[in-house]
Amino acid sequence: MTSRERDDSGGTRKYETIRQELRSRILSGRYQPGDPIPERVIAEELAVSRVPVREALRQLERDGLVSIVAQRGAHVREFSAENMQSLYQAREALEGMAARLAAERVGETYLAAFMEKFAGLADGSIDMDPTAAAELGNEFHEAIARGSRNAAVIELLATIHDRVRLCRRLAYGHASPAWSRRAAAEHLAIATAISDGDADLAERTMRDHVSTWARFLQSRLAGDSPRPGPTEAD
Amino acid sequence: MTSRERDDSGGTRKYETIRQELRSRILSGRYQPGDPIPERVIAEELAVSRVPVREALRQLERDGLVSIVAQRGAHVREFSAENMQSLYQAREALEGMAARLAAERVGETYLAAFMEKFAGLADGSIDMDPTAAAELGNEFHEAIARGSRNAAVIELLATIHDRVRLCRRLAYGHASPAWSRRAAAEHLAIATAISDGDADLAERTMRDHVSTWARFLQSRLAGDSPRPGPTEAD
DNA sequence: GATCGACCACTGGTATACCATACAGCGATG
DNA sequence: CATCGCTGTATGGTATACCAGTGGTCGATC
Repeated sequence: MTSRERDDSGGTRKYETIRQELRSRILSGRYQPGDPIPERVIAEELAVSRVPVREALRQLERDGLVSIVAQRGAHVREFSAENMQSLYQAREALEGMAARLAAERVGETYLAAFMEKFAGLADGSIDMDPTAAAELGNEFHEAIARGSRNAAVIELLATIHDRVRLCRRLAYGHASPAWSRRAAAEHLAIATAISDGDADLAERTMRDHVSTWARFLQSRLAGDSPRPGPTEAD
Repeated sequence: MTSRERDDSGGTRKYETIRQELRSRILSGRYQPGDPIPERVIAEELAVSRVPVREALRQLERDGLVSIVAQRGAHVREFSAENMQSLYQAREALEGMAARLAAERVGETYLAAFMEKFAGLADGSIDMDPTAAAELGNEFHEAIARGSRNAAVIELLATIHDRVRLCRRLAYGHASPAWSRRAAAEHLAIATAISDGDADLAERTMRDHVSTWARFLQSRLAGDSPRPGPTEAD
């Protein structure tokens, strides 16, 4: 778990619920990149004071979803093509390490459920709408991060994954079935390497996967053709 | 424009100066891991209100130097041996990527000053006290991060480097001349690979460097002999 | 004497009010 | 008519006061 999600079952900690709410609005697209997020407006809307709103905005800034500038206000973060490339390179390094560590540490069964589904998606024996497939991919990557058993990697990847979701929605909307299929195939290869305990292969496959899709993202931003390339689900 | 603040970072923004102050106290060892950092005490001590202190503590929590728990207070973060290993693995991935990108992107001259000094330190023709040598190493790693021209990598490594400094001080104090020498040799090898534009070699050398020293750190924590191993300056 | 419970002092969390700065709009001025 | 500057209004930044848990301590009780 990251440092921001402590248990605390009670009603305190409003800023945490506010953070969840704002995060949801940003990732869902209700707030578009560049949109201002004034503390007072949110505070009034959620019937709280500015303080927890401010707290939440700082957290979101830390997660890279919000940009706060001096006396000019908080805005939904904007991502340039260069920003996205940078983000994906950092992600490639961290997810590659996560895959390596997962291959070294976890048992061969913990990805079994994923492998079964990915195999079915790849060969077409399972049908799944793109949104669900994308969500499955997200969960897969998060499972690998957790499987690394490395708190630092988990925490850093958590802050990256939200940004990735946002970038993905910016570059294109949802994925076509063809992309989902390719994504599933690549995910299956990664899961197989991890389950086999082949750390080198796991890292290499994961890095290829991430960088391939980064190139795809760039091509989409440049307006290239949308033929089946990498996956949308990573 | 001499002392005129160009953007917003000058006159206002007390929490920024407070953050610097607290960070300095933590990294210098004045505040030991586990020590409480009550908002009110700091506020009174620095003659400000709790609000900017709170803001600063949040930033430090984000940087991994402070741990804030529910209603129990903020404390200087403690690092277990496992935490340190995790941190260094994440660092290995990110610094490896930074070295790769730097090799691909920057000209061959930007590390020339470092290479000259490291060469002298490695062969003994230059003498430097361990503290200065360690600082040089820090600057070297930061220079590589900047040389990656990758905002995400730079940002993530910035939050890691502070933690690394803290861990280093926890595992041992300063470095012996012998360690500094080995550090310089490894740094020289990294700089050479980057300057040669050999991205693969740069990444590999950097990862070896980081992981070697991570193992050394672990051995020190376990109480092993302090014979010249990796560097202290990374 | 050991144990359990109530109390109290401590912490961070929240609410409200006020301050300083940045920018837009508009009017005076050349 | 263009330009400069003032002012109004927006923002985040800060200060103060109060609320709500938490943990330790001390006393009553068995």
